[in-house]
Amino acid sequence: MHMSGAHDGSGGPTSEELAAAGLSSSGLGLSHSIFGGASHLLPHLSQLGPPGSNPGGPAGPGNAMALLPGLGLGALPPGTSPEALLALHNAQIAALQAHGGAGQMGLSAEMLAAAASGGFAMAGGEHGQFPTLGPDMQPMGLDPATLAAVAGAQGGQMAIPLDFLSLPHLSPELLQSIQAGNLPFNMLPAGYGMAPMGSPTEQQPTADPNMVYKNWWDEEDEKELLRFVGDGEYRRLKLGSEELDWQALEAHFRRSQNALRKKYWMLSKAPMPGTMEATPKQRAERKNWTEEETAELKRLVAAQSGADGESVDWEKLAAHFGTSVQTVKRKHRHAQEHLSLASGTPASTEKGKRQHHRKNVPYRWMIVYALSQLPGLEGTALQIFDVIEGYAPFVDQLDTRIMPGTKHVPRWKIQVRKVLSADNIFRNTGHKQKHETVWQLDPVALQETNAERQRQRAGLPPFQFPTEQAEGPQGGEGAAPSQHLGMGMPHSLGLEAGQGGYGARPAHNYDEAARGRG
DNA sequence: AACATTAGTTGCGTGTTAAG
DNA sequence: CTTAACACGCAACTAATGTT
Repeated sequence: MHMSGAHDGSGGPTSEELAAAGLSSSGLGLSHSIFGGASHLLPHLSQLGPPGSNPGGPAGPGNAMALLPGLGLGALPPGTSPEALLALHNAQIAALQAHGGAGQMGLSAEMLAAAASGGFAMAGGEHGQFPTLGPDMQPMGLDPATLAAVAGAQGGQMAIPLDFLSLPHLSPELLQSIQAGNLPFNMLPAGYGMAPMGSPTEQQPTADPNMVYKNWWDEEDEKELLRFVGDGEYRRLKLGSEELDWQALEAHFRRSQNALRKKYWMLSKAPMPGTMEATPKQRAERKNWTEEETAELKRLVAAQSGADGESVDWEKLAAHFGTSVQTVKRKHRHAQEHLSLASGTPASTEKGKRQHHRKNVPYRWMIVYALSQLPGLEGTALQIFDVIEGYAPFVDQLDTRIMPGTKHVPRWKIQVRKVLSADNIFRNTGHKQKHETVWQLDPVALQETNAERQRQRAGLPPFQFPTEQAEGPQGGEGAAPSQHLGMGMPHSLGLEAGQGGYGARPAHNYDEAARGRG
């Protein structure tokens, strides 16, 4: 695992390999480091390699080697270094991008390839047998296109045509949009990218859309509802009668009368339906409940409800505490729940100190893994949950306690959502799948963040991405310190949580080497 | 070594939106 | 009306890192 010598050995890429890659070795280092970082977090993952994998390199050369046949770049001698493998992977990327004319477009080629693959997660086998994107294997950090190509060539069924970008179903507009970095997810042809493994709808991607949106109103639905209620002529046209028949509407909208009436009521009281977004309510100042306030709240509620049954004057309480009625009610409920919880586990509540349930594997990493398993590096929170839950090494890392205020939502799911929105390596695509935001892993941001962090730690100047001039086979090799940082470093991603948790942080040889600290 | 600062992670509070 | 859940922002906490 130690990486004090990124070049320890086994010889870096040959001149030919680097030339083929068209990249400097510093560039290699970056790619290489994307996922190399957390290998120490998941030591068990190294066991997931194929039966014949080379156990020699903790950073995963064995697994990478297993992928080599798919590269189509010729057999490499055993013991080929990860750097050399990286060069080959990047050669593949370069080939893809050059072919697709998409050199500057960031994710798109990879996404398309991934989408075309219908899932590049697994190469050559069953789930659990050989995850090509395992956190302990560099290939996981490589471009999905490469992985997909590798997987396809190896397993047969997932080959990514290098000329995918010229496939007829991709319109010029679509390509242009993609190249601009805006992957129009909902424009992808049916069957591409949106039916990840475990998705309940995967077998019927073109199922009745009404079923999909049964509980979620879209603009069309809302407009139509308003029209039904307000326009007798329209009702006669559609339903055969001018009568406002909610039951008929019930069938039409596939929603209960109650829901329809309520929806209409809400729509009708909205300021300017259809023309302008309702101005969002200003968020109230966040209130931090002190213990005293919480105790007082409980006391007041107990006093009121004790005095005359159930008539708690919540409005009065809300005014008293300067919150909304809803908030004061919820706070009271939480306080009660906390009380009953605490009584069950007396040792768990110490001086009101917040308890931390730090995990060995940060949620960020789990999400990265999950998204890397989903077609196009994108998915909804629900899909991410599925992948995480389906991945055994993560399961016992999850904080499964139920989130207060919910009945059965575990905390880890809440945290995952928060990380998704807070971390800029996860991009909100702005699209929704059902009612869920579609999130996308941004490998570029990930890469930049990661590389920059490493450089900062090493006190090095900002990294310059290699340009076309960076083809000198030995140019960066041995000269640029960046490659020393980038290659095979187990400290990428900012996933520094120690293997044994924060209390048992393992020695970080890389850090020490990079900082020159002893 | 002690203290201060910074960065990353997790907990909490709350607005919003949906259905029951 | 209540309940449940999503989504997000901020606070709190911890460890790493920098400074004295």
